Amino acid sequence: MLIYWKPGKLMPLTLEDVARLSGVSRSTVSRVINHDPNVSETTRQKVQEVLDQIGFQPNLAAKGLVSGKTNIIGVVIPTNVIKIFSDPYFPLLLQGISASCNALGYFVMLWLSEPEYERHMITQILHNGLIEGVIIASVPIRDLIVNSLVDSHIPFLMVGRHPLLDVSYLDVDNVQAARNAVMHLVHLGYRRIATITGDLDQISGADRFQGYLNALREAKLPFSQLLVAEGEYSEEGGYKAMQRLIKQKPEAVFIASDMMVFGALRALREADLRIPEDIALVGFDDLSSSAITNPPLTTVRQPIVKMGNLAAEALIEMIETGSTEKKRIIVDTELVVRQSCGAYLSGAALN
Amino acid sequence: MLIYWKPGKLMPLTLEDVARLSGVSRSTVSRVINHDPNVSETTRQKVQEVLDQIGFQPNLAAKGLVSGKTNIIGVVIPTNVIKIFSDPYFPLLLQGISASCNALGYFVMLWLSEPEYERHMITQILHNGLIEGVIIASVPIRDLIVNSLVDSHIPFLMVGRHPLLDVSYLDVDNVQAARNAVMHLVHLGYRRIATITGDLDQISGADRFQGYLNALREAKLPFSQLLVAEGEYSEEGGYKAMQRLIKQKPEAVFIASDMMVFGALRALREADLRIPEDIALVGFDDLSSSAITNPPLTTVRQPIVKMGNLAAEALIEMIETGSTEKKRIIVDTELVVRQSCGAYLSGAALN
DNA sequence: ATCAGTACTGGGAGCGCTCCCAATACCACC
DNA sequence: GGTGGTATTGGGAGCGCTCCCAGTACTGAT
Repeated sequence: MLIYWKPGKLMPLTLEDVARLSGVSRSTVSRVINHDPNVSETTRQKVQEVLDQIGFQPNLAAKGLVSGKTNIIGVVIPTNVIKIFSDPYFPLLLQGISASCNALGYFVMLWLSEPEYERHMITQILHNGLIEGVIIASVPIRDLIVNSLVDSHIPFLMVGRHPLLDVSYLDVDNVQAARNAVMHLVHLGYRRIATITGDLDQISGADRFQGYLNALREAKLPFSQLLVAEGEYSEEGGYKAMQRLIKQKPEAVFIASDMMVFGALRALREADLRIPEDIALVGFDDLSSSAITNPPLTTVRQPIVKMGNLAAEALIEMIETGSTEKKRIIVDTELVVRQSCGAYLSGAALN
Repeated sequence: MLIYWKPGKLMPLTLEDVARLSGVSRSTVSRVINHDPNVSETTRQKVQEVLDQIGFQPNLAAKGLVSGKTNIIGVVIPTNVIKIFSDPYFPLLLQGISASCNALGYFVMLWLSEPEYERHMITQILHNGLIEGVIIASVPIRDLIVNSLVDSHIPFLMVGRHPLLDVSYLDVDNVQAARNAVMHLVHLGYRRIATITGDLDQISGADRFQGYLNALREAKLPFSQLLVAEGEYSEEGGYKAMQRLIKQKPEAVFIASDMMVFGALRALREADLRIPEDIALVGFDDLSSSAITNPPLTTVRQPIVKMGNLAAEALIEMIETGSTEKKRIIVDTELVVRQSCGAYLSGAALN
């Protein structure tokens, strides 16, 4: 891997060195590394042996400079969601992206962007010549970063659809999933159903709220603004939203993220209300802790790690095929029924 | 930033283009960009104007190739901790690292390494010519990745000390912090003090356990293996460990991470034990949720985001000064006393 | 033996930048 | 006007790689 060129000075090997060691030319070594079929089997083996023995790793900067292939993708999580970065959603998504990138030989460059650096950052990402594509998650609906991305002509994929622009994205059907969750409450007999929404500037927040509205309409239940509280996707937001909702005495609440449910549970515990007897809850995400709260949460499961995998794979495919066709990937969700919705209350306690 | 070179074909600008636009040479533009003082003020302004106007961004691959400066650091979180990546510790650390890198003009390349790719990954990190330095967090004590890092002569910094090798690191004084936490319990009058340890293959886990032992010795309390349960730093581990400990009827438990405390709380709730009346608890980390559990947690506060900041800043300083001197950065912790330790029980209820 | 065709190999050019050295401009002073 | 010094500028070389084109070696058919 490394040779001592001058005493004390460590020099990385180059293609030329490998060529010398294996008695062929720089070009042939390059061909072997890049699996060019135009190499005789004997030569290939000879070179491969040297390659393996010294653990040769080509210089990515040089490769990137000449060919544009750097195998680096950017992952951007913008400004305003940083504060809720402790929601396990982001680490899980990252984990999925990272795993697929490892498997496909790509590198991940991470930007947790902050307001003051955002403009500068975008420029750096798009034009430093290293990034081949970008995954961007949880963008606020009106964030201009998406427009920059579109203008740049760099392949990119949003995790979460964009309501206005024609871009590639991966998403769950939040409207339908939320509608199903609320209809589940309806079928259990609840009539006065409230909701704690996520950040309505996020398309996922808006979509889940729309799903709630759709279900009410479908069930011919009246809508009341008093039964809606914004929770901003944070534990604290969920806590405060539930405190407000308690006064309205809802029978059930659809909460747009499990993180907010944790906050809501805290508010309910403080108010000495029982779940699901006094108030039934349905969440969204199915985080690993959601199965072990008291009571266990009925919630919409999103396969977050899997979504990370798919996002990375889709982006890499876009990069490698050079396709400019816009991808729309919709991942299935599943309503996981546990105790918090009251489905397992003894007898037909409701209605 | 971009010009249309041929209809339909988007070409990034180069130094030469900027030179032409501002009527100077490539070299002079380079000097302006890199703040070389050997440029007349008039020329500097003229060039800077063009630079700003087109938002020029130099090609990092070219720069990296010739100068070795890429302003990219690697952040590695190895294999076995991935499964507990949902512990907010990692996102917070990442956030701190990312923020400082943004501020100092560095990029973060992220590796959440998995066993099957680990060897390959190390090679890539160390020898692709892009990474100028590495921050590595939560390495198991015996992980060979550290040895590879040492051999590579690339600047790197561990978050968490290494017990054997002479490397740069940033850490809290886990031994002392744990000792103080346990002594706090001792001073409150508890005698039968148990512990739930973290992963003992992590130096932090081992150190916190050592701190527990030190406190027992100092307080002349007997040590019993029955009062020790390994919790592996996960919620689930904390839950199971506490189930085991309950049978030993400890008066108080020192738990080596708040995440494990959450699991322990669940076990205690199921066993209908009151905190702190039946069992007092002290945790470690002070995650944001730790203040809002029921009861609020007494815990050792680590400034995790700050640690990320410091780690990035220290590594970047190592890179830029070329210093090979080993850094040892110890960050202060603080015992945050809330309800779970029983410090606020009415009267001198204990002892 | 000659030739075309195929399989493989070698080396020049050049990606966009920094580094270095040489060239030029400018200035003060004799 | 000439001289030497300093401030500023320009351009060649070359980082390590890929791409392309021009060899070279070998094959089988004429």
